[in-house]
Amino acid sequence: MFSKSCEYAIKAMLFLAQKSTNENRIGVKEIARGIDAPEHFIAKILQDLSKKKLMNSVKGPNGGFYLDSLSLKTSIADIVVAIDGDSIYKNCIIGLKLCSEINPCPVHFEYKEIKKNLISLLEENTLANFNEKMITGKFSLKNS
Amino acid sequence: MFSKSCEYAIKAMLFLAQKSTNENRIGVKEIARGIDAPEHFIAKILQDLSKKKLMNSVKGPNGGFYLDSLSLKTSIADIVVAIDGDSIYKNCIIGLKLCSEINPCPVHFEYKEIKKNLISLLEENTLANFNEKMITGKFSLKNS
DNA sequence: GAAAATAAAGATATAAAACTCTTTTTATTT
DNA sequence: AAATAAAAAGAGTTTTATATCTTTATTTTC
Repeated sequence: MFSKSCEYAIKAMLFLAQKSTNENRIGVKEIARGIDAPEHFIAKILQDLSKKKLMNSVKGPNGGFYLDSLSLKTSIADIVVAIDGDSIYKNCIIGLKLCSEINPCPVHFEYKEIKKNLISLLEENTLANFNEKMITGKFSLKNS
Repeated sequence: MFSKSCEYAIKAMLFLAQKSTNENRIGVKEIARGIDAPEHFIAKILQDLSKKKLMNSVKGPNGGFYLDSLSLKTSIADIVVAIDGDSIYKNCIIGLKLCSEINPCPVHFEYKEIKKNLISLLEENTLANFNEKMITGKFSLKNS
């Protein structure tokens, strides 16, 4: 569904949503360990997310990455669009370039409904929502 | 959503569903032109689909690829699984390795419903269905 | 102001996916 | 049986995604 980079980005954002504050920044190493991602690779993604203002960073001792309270309103959709672009909003399910409302493929309208639900899942689930939901169930960002 | 190979495979199957019969086989060149796919690349995919019995082929003069009437019952899901595997059935939407019914991620059950609909779309739409639906609307397998 | 810690940036490496070219095999037609 | 047409197979190239390594810039602490 999403690229590896995008999955790492989502995990990193969720990780920070749980652990970071303005006073408690988290370094690349700890994030990488926390979500089972390759350190130098996730570093690039963090840079990118940071440049795009989805998270904040400070250099130097006691520096690292963190989310401010505003960033908790970031949705999964925001992260996906930042990393993978908006193809999930736009593309035909079977990849037909000319598929559209006017020239719909045979499953266009059936898929439209599913896509609508998928997009609301992504848009309505913010990091804050995740934090709430996380209190009940325990789930892990790691691979094992 | 799907790999490029998989999209080409779906298009090729749809193309054959419309045009081929046991008596009228279609060569790689014509398929490639018909769906705007690179000739040698689609040739490999056709070989693969043929080996996996999703389509038939005959060599030599007047040979080519075709679908028998049984193959018209092939669903989009069948093609997707043949080329991309069953990750769409199995994977967590945000890529969590440990996400499961027992340790669900916060959107697990919400996504489960969507995935169910997506899978029935793929499973219930066979090539025969497409042929039916195609009579009404016109849509194109080409890119322009 | 020096040292240390950390992100940012740049450059390189590896792997996977997408695509191309060449040769071989098989079937058909004449 | 020869010629030919077509798929099958094998090998190669290019591009994109993923991952790693090295250097530089910034900030903090002492």
